[in-house]
Amino acid sequence: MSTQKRSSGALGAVRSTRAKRRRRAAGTFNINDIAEKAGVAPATVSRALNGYADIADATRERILKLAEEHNYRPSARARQLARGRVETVAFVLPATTRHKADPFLSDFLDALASALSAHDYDLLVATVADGEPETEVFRRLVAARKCAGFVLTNSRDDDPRITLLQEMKVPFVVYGRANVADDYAHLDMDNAAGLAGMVDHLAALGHQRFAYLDLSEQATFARLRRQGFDAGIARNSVAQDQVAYVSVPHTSAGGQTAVARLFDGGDSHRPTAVVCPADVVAIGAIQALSARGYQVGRDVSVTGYDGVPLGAFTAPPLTTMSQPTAEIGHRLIEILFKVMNGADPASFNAILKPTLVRRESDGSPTLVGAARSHG
Amino acid sequence: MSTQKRSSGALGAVRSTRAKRRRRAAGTFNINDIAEKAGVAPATVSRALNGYADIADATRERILKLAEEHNYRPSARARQLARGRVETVAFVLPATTRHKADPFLSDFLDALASALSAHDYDLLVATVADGEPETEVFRRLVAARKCAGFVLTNSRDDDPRITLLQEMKVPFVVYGRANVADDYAHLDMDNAAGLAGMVDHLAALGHQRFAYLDLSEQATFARLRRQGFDAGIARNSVAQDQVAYVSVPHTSAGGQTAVARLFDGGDSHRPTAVVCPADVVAIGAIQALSARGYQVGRDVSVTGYDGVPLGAFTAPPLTTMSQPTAEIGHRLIEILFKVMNGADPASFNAILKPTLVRRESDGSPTLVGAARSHG
DNA sequence: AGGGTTGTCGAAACCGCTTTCGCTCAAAAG
DNA sequence: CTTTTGAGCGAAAGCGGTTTCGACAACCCT
Repeated sequence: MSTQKRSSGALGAVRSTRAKRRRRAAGTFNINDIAEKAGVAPATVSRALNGYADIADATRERILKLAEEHNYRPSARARQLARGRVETVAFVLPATTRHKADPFLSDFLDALASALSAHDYDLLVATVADGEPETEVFRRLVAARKCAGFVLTNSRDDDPRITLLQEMKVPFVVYGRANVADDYAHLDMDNAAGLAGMVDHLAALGHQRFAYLDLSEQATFARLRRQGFDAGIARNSVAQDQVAYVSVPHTSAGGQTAVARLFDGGDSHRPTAVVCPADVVAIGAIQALSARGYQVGRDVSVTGYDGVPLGAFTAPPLTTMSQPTAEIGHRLIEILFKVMNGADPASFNAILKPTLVRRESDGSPTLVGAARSHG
Repeated sequence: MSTQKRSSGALGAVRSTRAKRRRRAAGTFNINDIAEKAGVAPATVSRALNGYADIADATRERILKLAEEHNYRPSARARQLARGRVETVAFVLPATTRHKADPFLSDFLDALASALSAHDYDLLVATVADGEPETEVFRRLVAARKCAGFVLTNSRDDDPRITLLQEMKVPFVVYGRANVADDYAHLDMDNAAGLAGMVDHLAALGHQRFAYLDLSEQATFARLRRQGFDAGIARNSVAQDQVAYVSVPHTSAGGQTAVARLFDGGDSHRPTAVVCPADVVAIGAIQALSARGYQVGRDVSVTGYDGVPLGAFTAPPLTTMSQPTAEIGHRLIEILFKVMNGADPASFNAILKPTLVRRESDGSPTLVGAARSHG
């Protein structure tokens, strides 16, 4: 790390009047080339390309045509340096969901990138290196001025990323909420309302005995979904001793083991409705119930949350709450731009309602299910 | 688009000896600030930070300490501009798989980003705007010098992206292959071997009547998987009239409709093994078969390809071929760097073997299945 | 015709960094 | 005690743009 570079240094005086040009990117044109071809100064090219008014129409056309012909565009790096701006927004893949195969990521990133490109901004995707503290990535990106703002997802309680970014005074927008003071820009789905609505739906079908597969995860949405479930239980006057809680990891395996715990014991208090705060969990639950001979949707109802694409193709297809991924991405970027332009972050706190997608994994708790558990 | 910016211009002479400094980013330090604090020239700071040898150890330490204290890092934009390099690699979300919820994307991008950051490079993610030709995105990114290279996936036959990038002489690496001349750097899974291997496996279990759900898609992998299947059929001496082909879209719905076509007709030639070239398709097939009362894995075997996480939680869990997503991402980046450093792209053409993940959706074609179709 | 506008454009400074070249001075050599 | 040497550092010229300031010519008006 110490001996390298720099040629001997002793020579040099030899060919002192050497060709002064240093490296110049080979194939590509720069603003001077275009200026020369157009017979104007570089400044004029710049103004023409940037839509300034004080350029003769003829000149502008000539320059535009030339640029078009040579497929010339100003170097983003040089331009941003000169303007003192950074037209990039970063998204750091959340460390918490690593190797978790997020099925929404592709739509989400697509939405972010396309919303950004409408503003001529770019999307930078970064990760947290193994063993590195997550906040370090943000520090690095900010210090090297690689981005002008961030989009955060998977917010958790007391999220250190939020406090760090606030402290560094870097604009950001959060998908979701954390329990820290509500003074940052965010957009969230109404997780609580979603789950409460699901309980309403099931209660309306006649369910009285519920199980809730609580996510053993620090994420804020996990807490809110649980709260929503509880609220639904309360407002539908379901007796507290008729609801069982099982804590599970955010995986299909979690759904499977929860079912084992709930259904492999005595018959007495089996739930008729298994409410899952995530589709992946619900899919595991369905699988485990089917394996035990239950007909999901008739014997037992299972509901999910998220609206993953595969939920439509489980057996039976999963009833769930879906969220408009692409729209969320677009709205996040709109908010971020307002914040980057000086708007007060605290003024952005929209909450979107998820929508119930009813498929076939739920039904009235009659027939076999009821018979079985009452008997 | 024409009247804007530029103040009147007439004034100005008024305060001609004005403060010359223009905007300077507020909170952040630049190399001059550090140089000043260290009592050296900016050039020295630069050299110290970049590990040149001709800096006194004491000086270097002092500068490094100062940089650390102020969390200073050279501006990536300025540095790259000065060096005439672009330390960014771009990944354009494939337009063909839009809104397709690619479950591998998160792992894949994570791998790309982390492999890149080991080289101090960044990952830029872009999309194709609606109605815009896909190649235009590449043109834009290259012209604005936003990246030094590309990673491509979902290659298709006669892929226009490949010819364009070759023509523009921009480094890139492809995951997959296209049928154009083999003179570009790529890495692929051995799709053909994978499917042939799957047929071997099924034949060894005793299957004699197959159905293949051929992907109605231009992607090269679709063609190769089909070829592999055919090769497997041939080398296991399965009679050609014992295999049925159904063309399906790359979705679960495709698997469902294919099953309808295969199993809702007369009993005569129902397959005992339904070979799917993609897990999502297989999941649809399993669902449709279960709905018809077949017990998948016993009455009918269904196999997938890809190794999507949810395949482990279908009922029954799906037998499939899996590919090491993260490893692929890392290797692609290593290849890309070699190409960017001048290596001959044509010399990179590794083919990785997928591995069979046997779960429970396959079995010997005995019992009910055999009875049923023979009866 | 002369003075004030306007419309166009060029010169030059600057963004924040890298790198070449050459200077300086202390240590080594003669 | 000079001369050579080389280690250490600074000045300055870029990289490829943007933007301010002002110049200049053509036009307008009185």
